Amino acid sequence: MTMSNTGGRRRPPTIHDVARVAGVSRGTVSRVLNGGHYVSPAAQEAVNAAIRKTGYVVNRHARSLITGRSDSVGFLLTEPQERFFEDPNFNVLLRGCTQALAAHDIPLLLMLAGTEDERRRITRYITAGHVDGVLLVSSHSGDPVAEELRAAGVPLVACGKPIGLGSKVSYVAADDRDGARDMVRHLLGLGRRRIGMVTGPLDTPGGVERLAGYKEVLAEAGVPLDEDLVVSGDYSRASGEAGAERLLARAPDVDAVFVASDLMAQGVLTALQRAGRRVPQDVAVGGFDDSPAAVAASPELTTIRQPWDRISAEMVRVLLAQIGGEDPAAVILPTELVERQST
Amino acid sequence: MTMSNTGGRRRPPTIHDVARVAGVSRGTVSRVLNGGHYVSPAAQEAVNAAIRKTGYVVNRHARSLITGRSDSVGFLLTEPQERFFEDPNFNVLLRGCTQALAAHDIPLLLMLAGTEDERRRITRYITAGHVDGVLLVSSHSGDPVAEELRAAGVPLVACGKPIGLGSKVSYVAADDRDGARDMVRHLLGLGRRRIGMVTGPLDTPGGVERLAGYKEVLAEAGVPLDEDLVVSGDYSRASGEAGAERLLARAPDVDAVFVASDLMAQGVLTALQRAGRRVPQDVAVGGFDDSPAAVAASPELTTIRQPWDRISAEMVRVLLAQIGGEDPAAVILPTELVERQST
DNA sequence: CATGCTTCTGTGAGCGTTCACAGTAGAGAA
DNA sequence: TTCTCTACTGTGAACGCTCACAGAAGCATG
Repeated sequence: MTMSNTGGRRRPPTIHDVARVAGVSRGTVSRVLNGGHYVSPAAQEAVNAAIRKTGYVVNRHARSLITGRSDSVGFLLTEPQERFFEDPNFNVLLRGCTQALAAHDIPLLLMLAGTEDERRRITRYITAGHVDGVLLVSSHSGDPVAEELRAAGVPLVACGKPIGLGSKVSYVAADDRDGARDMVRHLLGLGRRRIGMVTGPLDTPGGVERLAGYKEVLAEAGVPLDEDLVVSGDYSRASGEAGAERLLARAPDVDAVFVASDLMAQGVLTALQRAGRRVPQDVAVGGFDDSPAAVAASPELTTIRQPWDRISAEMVRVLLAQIGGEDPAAVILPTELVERQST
Repeated sequence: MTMSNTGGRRRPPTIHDVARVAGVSRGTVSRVLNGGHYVSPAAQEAVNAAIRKTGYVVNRHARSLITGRSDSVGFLLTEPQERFFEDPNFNVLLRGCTQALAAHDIPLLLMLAGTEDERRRITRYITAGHVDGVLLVSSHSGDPVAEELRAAGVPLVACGKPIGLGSKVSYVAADDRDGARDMVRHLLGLGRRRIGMVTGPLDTPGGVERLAGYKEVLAEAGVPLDEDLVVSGDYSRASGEAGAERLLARAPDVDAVFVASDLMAQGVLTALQRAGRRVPQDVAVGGFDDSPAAVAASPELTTIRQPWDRISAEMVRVLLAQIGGEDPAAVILPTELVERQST
């Protein structure tokens, strides 16, 4: 009995080897591997022992070839990538999805569709069946990749409500509108009445919903809406800074600002401090996201926490269900107000 | 001729279909697919036309089953994950690797080894041959996963010089020592003589090398080394802030600080400003990384740019070469001083 | 005209699995 | 006993591809 292990890799054990060692047939080993129905306890035991002894690991390629499944899913980012790579929430999402999938022993393939070429390649790859489903990050409207995948019948779960795709695509999103409501109520509760807002991009559902929540609560509180108090941004830090400057110019009596993202809120803080306003004494500032930027800011930001860990877990759950044949589903998760120093 | 496309996905075309349409044999189609040697121009053309017509995409599982290759690589993060998920450079690296691999039509599998369970699962997955090679991010010493993979003969390229593994593992790293030298020379060139340093963790080669470069240049300039001027951090923002406070307490006459990361440098700026020191007039601050944090800081940081785009490209190049049978290699890439407002 | 060489093409086998089917053994019912 | 049913097991075929090999055709050389 020689253990030749000099240099290169040894040929890994196959299901045949396991069957031989366990004294059963391939079929029985396969049955043990796939749930173990209709196998005697004795055989079950023998097979498991043989697997341990041989160090057998199933060859996924061979399995996929016959089952037609790949037992892997794609994580697809079609968003302008700079925005996301700058946003730490993206990392939380990516990590959450990876780990949730790992629990099911499903690898995650990272796919970035930047150029037109990449889009084509990735679309081909996916529709050819090389992944069983796709986790999609793409909030901007009319995404051609998403539409193609949906049309091809590929199981798909979007992060955030996608615009323009029918109700046939699943998504998981935080309750943006309710989060916005909570924040504005909080600012009202502090006695502020001249509450400004820096919105997100209004071609995204998140941007629209947060603005809607803001308006709703003002209306409900009987505070008249002043359009001068609303400026729009694009979630970037720079746009927050610029937005705050416009806001101060148009409505110098502003006493609170609800900002649709923490990154923008950082910019707002910078602009306010440069203009000599104290936060929170003169102007209270509320962010959105509870990103690391929120605690990095000074003063630390009061913000709305999006449950990113739950979002990723739900995305994976819904995707796997859909791969298993269930219908598309929409999941809305509650947000949470996190009070810090800026209000 | 019916195009039945009602509901579910159609069975995708196989190499047989292409062969039939092109009027050649499977073998010829396969040859066209794999480089096209020993095929007549006429056959070549016919096959390509048939591929376009049928929309054929190779079934990677079937191919892998016979070639033994998976044509995919893993991107493995074994580092304490918080540190990296907080660092935007990680995203640049991940994106760069993904894109460089995409150019070779190789998917990237994201693997996060946090818990002991995950480590075992991932090690099994990799050593079972489900990926052809691994891009490793793990700078901390004595990583058991890395050692296991190396021992199993899995092609491996580390980001940054790994500690404790022999010379048998490839790596790509920025020239930390030379970058540190550049920065300290720059500070000396500004006339500063009481130059402090906040180091990175000294169980990482990066941390060690940057400190070494600092000492070298001081020695070379005849400035005596004052141990009071050297404090250590862990690359986090908080540790930069704490480090600067210690530094100010021990050496109030400090007139410049070389900080081993931009994130820490942000903390240093905060601490200096709180202590009433003006940057750069009273104390010049130099960072390392040229991360987004560098331009986000105020004043904007002078820093050492690590060529992350080139690092990722080189990691992929070296890994593919190694998968192709070449020997492990070490690649050191030059850094670049980026002057901004903080010096 | 035979021989060898080069260039190209088709064919069978096999990669490691799963799946459908056939078959066996044992228990209980007629 | 004989039949039926259940619980389990083994076997061949197939998944779609690549590889090795055999052979054909064309052309130059002896």
